[in-house]
Amino acid sequence: MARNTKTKETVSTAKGQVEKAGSLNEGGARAKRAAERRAAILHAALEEFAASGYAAARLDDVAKRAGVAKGTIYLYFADKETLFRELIHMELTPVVGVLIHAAQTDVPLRAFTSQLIEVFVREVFGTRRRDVIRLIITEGPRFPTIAEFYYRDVVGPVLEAVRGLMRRAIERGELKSDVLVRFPQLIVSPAIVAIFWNGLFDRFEPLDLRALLQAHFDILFGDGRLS
Amino acid sequence: MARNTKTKETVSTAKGQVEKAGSLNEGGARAKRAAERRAAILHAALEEFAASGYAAARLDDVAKRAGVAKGTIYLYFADKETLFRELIHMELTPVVGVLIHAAQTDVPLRAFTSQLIEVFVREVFGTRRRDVIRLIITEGPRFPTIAEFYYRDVVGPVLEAVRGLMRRAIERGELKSDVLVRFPQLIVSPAIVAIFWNGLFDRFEPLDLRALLQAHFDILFGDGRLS
Amino acid sequence: MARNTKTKETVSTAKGQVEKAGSLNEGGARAKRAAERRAAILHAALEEFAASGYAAARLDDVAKRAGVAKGTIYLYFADKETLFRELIHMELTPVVGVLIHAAQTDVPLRAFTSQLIEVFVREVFGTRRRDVIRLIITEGPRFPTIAEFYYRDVVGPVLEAVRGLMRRAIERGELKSDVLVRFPQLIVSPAIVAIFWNGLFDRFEPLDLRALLQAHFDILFGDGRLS
Amino acid sequence: MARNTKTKETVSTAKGQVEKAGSLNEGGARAKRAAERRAAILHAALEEFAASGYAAARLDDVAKRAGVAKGTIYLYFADKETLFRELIHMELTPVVGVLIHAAQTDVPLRAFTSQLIEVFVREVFGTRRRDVIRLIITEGPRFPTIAEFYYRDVVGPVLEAVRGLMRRAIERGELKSDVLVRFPQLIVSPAIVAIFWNGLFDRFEPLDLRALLQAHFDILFGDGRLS
DNA sequence: GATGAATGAGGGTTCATTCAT
DNA sequence: TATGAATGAACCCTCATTCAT
Repeated sequence: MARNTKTKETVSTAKGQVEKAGSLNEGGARAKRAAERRAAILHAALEEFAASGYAAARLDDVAKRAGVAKGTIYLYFADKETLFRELIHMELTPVVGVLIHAAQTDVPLRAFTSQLIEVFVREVFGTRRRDVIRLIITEGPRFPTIAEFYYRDVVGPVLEAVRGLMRRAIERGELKSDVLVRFPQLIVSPAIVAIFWNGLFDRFEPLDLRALLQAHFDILFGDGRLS
Repeated sequence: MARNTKTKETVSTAKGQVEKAGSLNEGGARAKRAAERRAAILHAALEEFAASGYAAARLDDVAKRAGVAKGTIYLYFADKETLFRELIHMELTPVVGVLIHAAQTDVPLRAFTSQLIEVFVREVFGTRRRDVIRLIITEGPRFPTIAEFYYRDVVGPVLEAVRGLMRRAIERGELKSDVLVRFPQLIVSPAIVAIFWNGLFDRFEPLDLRALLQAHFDILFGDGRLS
Repeated sequence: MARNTKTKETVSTAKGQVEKAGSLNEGGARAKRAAERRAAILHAALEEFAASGYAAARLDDVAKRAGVAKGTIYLYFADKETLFRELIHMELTPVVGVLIHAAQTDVPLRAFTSQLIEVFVREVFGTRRRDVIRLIITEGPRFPTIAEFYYRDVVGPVLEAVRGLMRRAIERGELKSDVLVRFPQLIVSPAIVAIFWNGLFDRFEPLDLRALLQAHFDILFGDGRLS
Repeated sequence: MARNTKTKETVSTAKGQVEKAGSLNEGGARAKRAAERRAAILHAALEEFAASGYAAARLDDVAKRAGVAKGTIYLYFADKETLFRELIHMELTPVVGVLIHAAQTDVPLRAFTSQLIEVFVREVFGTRRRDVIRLIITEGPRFPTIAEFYYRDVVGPVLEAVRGLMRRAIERGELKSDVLVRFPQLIVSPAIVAIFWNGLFDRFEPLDLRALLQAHFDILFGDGRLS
């Protein structure tokens, strides 16, 4: 935060997406180029923020990595904080729909989970989304609007969808307890922990993510009991 | 990080704890006062680091909060990074022994867990230790030696002790599967998630920590099955 | 010195002198402006260093005197020490060639000296070079590379050239003794002393530099004997 | 100078030399101890100032080297600048009388010089006095009162004595020219240069001080001519 | 007197942000 | 629109000086 204590809360409308009416062709080309630059900056910013944290990341490095001049960043984003917030937005918005849609399935849980693991490993863990999640969790407390947006638009809806999933599983007789309706966090916590384990302890004790999640879902939805 | 890239790794011997032989009374009083100051600075530092993160925390604020002048910090700690590292050390070292000792119990798991929950809620969640854990997880990737220390001296030994606990539970016939020996992370992940939930989403959806953990242990060690 | 103990020894390539290919006019204008700024900073730095000494000179004052912001200095020089070293380099490099070339003359010594006096008075004593020399001598012991550079690239070559001059004078029969070949320092020491006298005692007892040097060379090369 | 811009000009009366009337014996012991401490501090200060220059020298190091606490320095000297000024005083005052007395000799110059060389080498060059002279010359411009004291009480009288020496040599017929009466600086400049050469270039090209001075006096007072 | 912990002004350096080109 | 030089507010750290013990 340092000198950004004022917390500008409005998310600036993505400048590069507003197409000024120009000559048709050139306008299109410009808009395209602008969108590419925007994307390049966001991409670079994610890597820098993920590597150094929000406060220690330098816009100089973001610019360098994005292949633009430092000033150019300010053509697309009002300031460092806005860049950060838009970054989170951009990365998460498309995912939410998919997640919720996925949670509306009526497939038996045990068939569903193996697919879920695969999707998580491929679409989250192996991608920039893992960094986004880490950033939200680590920087969230200093960015109230991010936490709020994240809860309202992501965590809340997803948990609700998961609760629906659990409820339907109960109705189908697949689950006997409503504990996962009350604490859907229990379903995802190993995934969260795995995300952090990775950057901290993997070099000391690697974690087999797929096996971990499989074991976890076996415990939750498996037919054998632990005890 | 900024100018702290060089990573000075030695943990300075706690100045305030070394009592130079002086006149008995005065020497003791001085040493006591020094220890108090040291503690006040560490305390203040924890709060500032927890609130702002390492990079954004200002030693000026630490000093103000500790009720000392800025320069005084440097009488006790070589620099910002050393202050941070000693903070982590100091808070964790005494806990580890307790945890490992606790894990050597031979009490039935279900009797043990309720006690475990209580200890965690009171001795970790309700204390500065929660902030320390959060700091390690959020800043650890930028402080390799902290991550290393934390793994070698805390996480590793504790997980090992937990594995032992699980093995003995299996031998006693309390557990049928060795999955928790292979993935002891599964036992603690809800607690980790709860720590982060607290700072991020509690104002939107409060989490009943005790109930969450109880539900979690019920799933792991309870006699009823979820499915 | 304080925190500059590490002695970064590389002399950064003069930023303002590297012209990136740009549009011809603008590129030239930019480069010119940069070179001017660089020069202004070096100029201001020399005055501040000369007035206060390296350690006590404040970059704040250098910036103010140069008419730039404090941060601007760091666009042109890596740090205070580098600024200092480049200052020395810049001022001396062009002079050496001239000196050595001058020493290769075959003019009779007595005709040469009057010219030498004039050049020294005008080109050294009356200019910033006097301050540079003073700085090298006063700060040199704390900046080993400056002393080394100064010896290798300035003092050594110049003394060698002077020795050559003396040798040729001996061959021509102008000098009978080789004492000035063995101790060329004797030729320049009054000039050195005059440089320091100036800043210290001139207000109490002004020194007529020209007359001093003339008297000195009369003693060395004159046909009358003192005793 | 840094924060010592105010230039306190009064030389504090040496505190340790003022004997407070106490019990006779103890008072004497105390006074002696005090004088020793004062001397130790001055000694240490000279070494630190000589090594780092006035501005960069740290009183902490002076105290450490003197074997006293930092605060103790302030019992004997008002502040850093006073310490520095008293240092210069103390070292020079005793020398001046000797020099002037020596210059009142009526011995033939050539017999005198060999003795002079010996004294300079032993009593100045090989001692802390060399550092004092270097300090005066390098720091003098920033300490007007030091330069003034040095001129009034040392340089001026000594030069005057030297002039007298030269005049008498002329009267005795040993010297034909009055050039050394007009420019007595010419007599000492090689010694000054040798002092600086030592710290700067000795590792590249050692200078045989005795031989240098002998050659110098041979030129000035020898019976052979250079040309 | 002597100590050395404590102070806090100040300096070097960084970096988000601006603006002339 | 894009650039990157320039700005200057902060921040970490140092060190002369003070003061309670």
